[in-house]
Amino acid sequence: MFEGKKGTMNKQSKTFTNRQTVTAQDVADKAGVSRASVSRTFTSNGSIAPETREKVMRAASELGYQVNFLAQGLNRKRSQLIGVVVARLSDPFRSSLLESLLTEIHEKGYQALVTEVKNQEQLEETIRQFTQYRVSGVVVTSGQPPTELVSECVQHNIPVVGINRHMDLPYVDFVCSDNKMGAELALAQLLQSKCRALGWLNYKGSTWAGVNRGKTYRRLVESKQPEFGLTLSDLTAFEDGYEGGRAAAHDYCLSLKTGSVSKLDGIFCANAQLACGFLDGMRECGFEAPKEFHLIGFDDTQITAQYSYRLTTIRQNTSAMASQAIACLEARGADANSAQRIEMIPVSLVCRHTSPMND
Amino acid sequence: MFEGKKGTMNKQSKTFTNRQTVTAQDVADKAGVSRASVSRTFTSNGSIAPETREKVMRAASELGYQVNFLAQGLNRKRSQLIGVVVARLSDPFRSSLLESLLTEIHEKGYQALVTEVKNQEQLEETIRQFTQYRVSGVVVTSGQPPTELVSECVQHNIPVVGINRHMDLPYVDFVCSDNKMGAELALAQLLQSKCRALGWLNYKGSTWAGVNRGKTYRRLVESKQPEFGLTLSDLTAFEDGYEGGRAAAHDYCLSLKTGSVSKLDGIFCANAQLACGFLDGMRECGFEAPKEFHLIGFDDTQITAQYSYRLTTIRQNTSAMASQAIACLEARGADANSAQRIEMIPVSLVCRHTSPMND
DNA sequence: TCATTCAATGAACACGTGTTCATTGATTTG
DNA sequence: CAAATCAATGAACACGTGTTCATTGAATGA
Repeated sequence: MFEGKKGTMNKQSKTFTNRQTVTAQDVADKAGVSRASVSRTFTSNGSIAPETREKVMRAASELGYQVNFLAQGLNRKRSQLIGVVVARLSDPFRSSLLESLLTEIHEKGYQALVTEVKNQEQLEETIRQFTQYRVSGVVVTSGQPPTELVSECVQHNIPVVGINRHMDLPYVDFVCSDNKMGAELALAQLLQSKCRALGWLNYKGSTWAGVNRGKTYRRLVESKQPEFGLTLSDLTAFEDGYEGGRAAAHDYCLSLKTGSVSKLDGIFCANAQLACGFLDGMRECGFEAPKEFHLIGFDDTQITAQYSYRLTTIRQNTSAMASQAIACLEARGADANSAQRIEMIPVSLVCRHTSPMND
Repeated sequence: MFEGKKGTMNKQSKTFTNRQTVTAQDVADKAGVSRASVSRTFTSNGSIAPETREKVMRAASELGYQVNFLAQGLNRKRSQLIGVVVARLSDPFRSSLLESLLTEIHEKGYQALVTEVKNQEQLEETIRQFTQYRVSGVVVTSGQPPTELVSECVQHNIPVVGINRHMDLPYVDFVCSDNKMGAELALAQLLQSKCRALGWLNYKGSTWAGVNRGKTYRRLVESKQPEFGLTLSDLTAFEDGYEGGRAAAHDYCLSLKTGSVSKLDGIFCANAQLACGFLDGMRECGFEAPKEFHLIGFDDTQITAQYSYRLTTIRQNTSAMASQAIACLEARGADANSAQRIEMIPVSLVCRHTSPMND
């Protein structure tokens, strides 16, 4: 009797002083079972009688019990967090990719630890902090992580996947839009529109994806050269994004006037931002697409669909990329030694005004 | 001798089997001090002799020791995580705000737990998961968290701050762009341009911020009405974002033709996406700004600066908003009972082509 | 010289969970 | 009916850290 009362007192005083933390032990007490049974109820790991589970569930919901993820992660040596490295969210494609990643991550029951990196050393610090939170995986959408750091992750048994970004390390998986397919779609469209004097526009300090797209496109054009008599000129932007594309257009028009380059009739851009800038820059110089040249961009962001641009683009399937990326992480989490996966995600051509559909 | 060898064996076998986890105890062993001293070295909490600290630091760096944040958080009952609720990152303003938040969060030594919410129940689940990770604070940039959920956070001693979003709950702080100042700047600009027939464009199911901007603007216009003889008409978009604005323009032009409305000469939009859409919609109908009407938007996103739009806008200072938001969280984390803070962040007018600067 | 103060240190506890291991009781098999 | 299997359960340990508390030794004051 006395002990019972004392217990009650303790219980009450406890619920008063730190009401914020109701632990599995409290649930166990209330349900009249052991704490282990509570744990089993929520992890569905061991075996447990249905009626016991029922009792526990009722007690838990009455007390408002929630599992402490920190304790859970500490015990399991792994949290339900996934680290995501992003950069330059001002690029609509980047934020769109992030959006797809967040959706996928939550759907699979994880939480996203998002970091924006501006330079190399930040990236190192970031990944190190990811490991300190014992993340279940790391998605790199930007930046080039140093080799030793990534292998440190591998040693810690943390899966790493790169999106549109090749890291040639064993055990590091890789999800990428099919740039070859993109090049084929773009070239087919331009050829069908009778374009022969082709141009490729990219930022000078472009990402791996941009460089790869350029290489792939050039290779393809050269293979078709004999058949169609093509030329391919490089247009270089010295700044990234919209303003870079616009300036490149100005440069190009100037060169046209001085006659140092010949006129191009089909231009392919490494990304949508560059393409929109280029389109506007050409307008400022009095050239309009598709009348005077055809223009195709990469990334199908919202802005490309807008009336003032209506850009023909190669559309990347961000949700497919996101879902493949998380699938890679889970697969490698299950078997760290599985073969390196390289997932090519199909792209599609979206025909709009700057290079319209031919009949 | 035998024991020593056995100890070494254990050590080695340990470093081999789970090399991934080097704990504070390992550092302590190597440095010849107690584990408590290692903890003190890294928390700078208790007092410790400089030479001891030095020894520990050396051992730690040689072993590559890193604090386990999960264990740390479990012990401190609080992690270094900050939960961020976002939505619709396809809106450039949202992603820009998120970017500023990420920067600020990392600068202050936290990590960001980012969740995108699509509906109300997701929001509930999300915030619940935040509490399970014992976050140091929650930033809500979207959605309207249910009252009881927020007060649950407050009970758990988790600070909550809303950005551009009022939750009239005690202990919940609030950072907001100064909509009154925005209204004043916009109206002054339009008045100076001799606009008298004013319009206000907003999405029908707008956010709190949009509604508030509308109310504030209307109040201001009404107060100036006697002096200038103003009229203010509501234009309603039935869809959000760019397409909503565009459709609203079409509707408006149609009404103009049928004569059911009179012509407006100065239009103010609740956000930049709507404004760009409206501008394009008017173009399609043959009306151009600023020749036939003046147009001002809210949010100064990258797209508004582009050549095809050059939209005059009210610029929100996202980095100031972010830094104030985190400051609120820290202040309330230190003193949970402090008075509710309401931080108004000044905005500024960016004059561009759709309502140019007057001389 | 002795009493006092104080910085520095290590042992021990707490944080809240997952999981192993032995035990128990019921059910099935021969 | 006896033996064997098996699901269900609770006690105990482990995860890696921060922090309190007592102890120690040196430095300071009278």
